Amino acid sequence: MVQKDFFKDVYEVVRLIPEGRVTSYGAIARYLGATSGARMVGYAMNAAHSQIPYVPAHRVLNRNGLLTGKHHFGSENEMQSLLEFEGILVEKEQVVNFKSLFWDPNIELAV
DNA sequence: AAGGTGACAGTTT
DNA sequence: TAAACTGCCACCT
Repeated sequence: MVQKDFFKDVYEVVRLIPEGRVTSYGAIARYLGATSGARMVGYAMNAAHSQIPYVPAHRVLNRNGLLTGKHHFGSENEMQSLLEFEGILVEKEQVVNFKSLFWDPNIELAV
């Protein structure tokens, strides 16, 4: 399945996210060439929990910096706790200073 | 087999 | 400026 490679690549990129940094689904999708596949990235995250290598899905947020996927974690607080543990402040389901913490694979991993 | 859903994003009103 | 609509593509019922 080709999609699986896509999923695997998504996980790989997510694991490359440094601690204390966050990124968006769209950024990953674009990095993989699936500009319009942001939703696919989110869907891929759905299976992230089944991945053997830990996938810091909590570092992946939407374009607005909102913890949209918190509900998919064990507990809604879990995602926020993980982020705060890494030094990322979360307020009202949104990452504080998201713009500065934003980690764009297209830039960081580019060339 | 067909229709609906969704861890998003960009554009338009 | 904020809210709403549409586009996208894979998965589920």
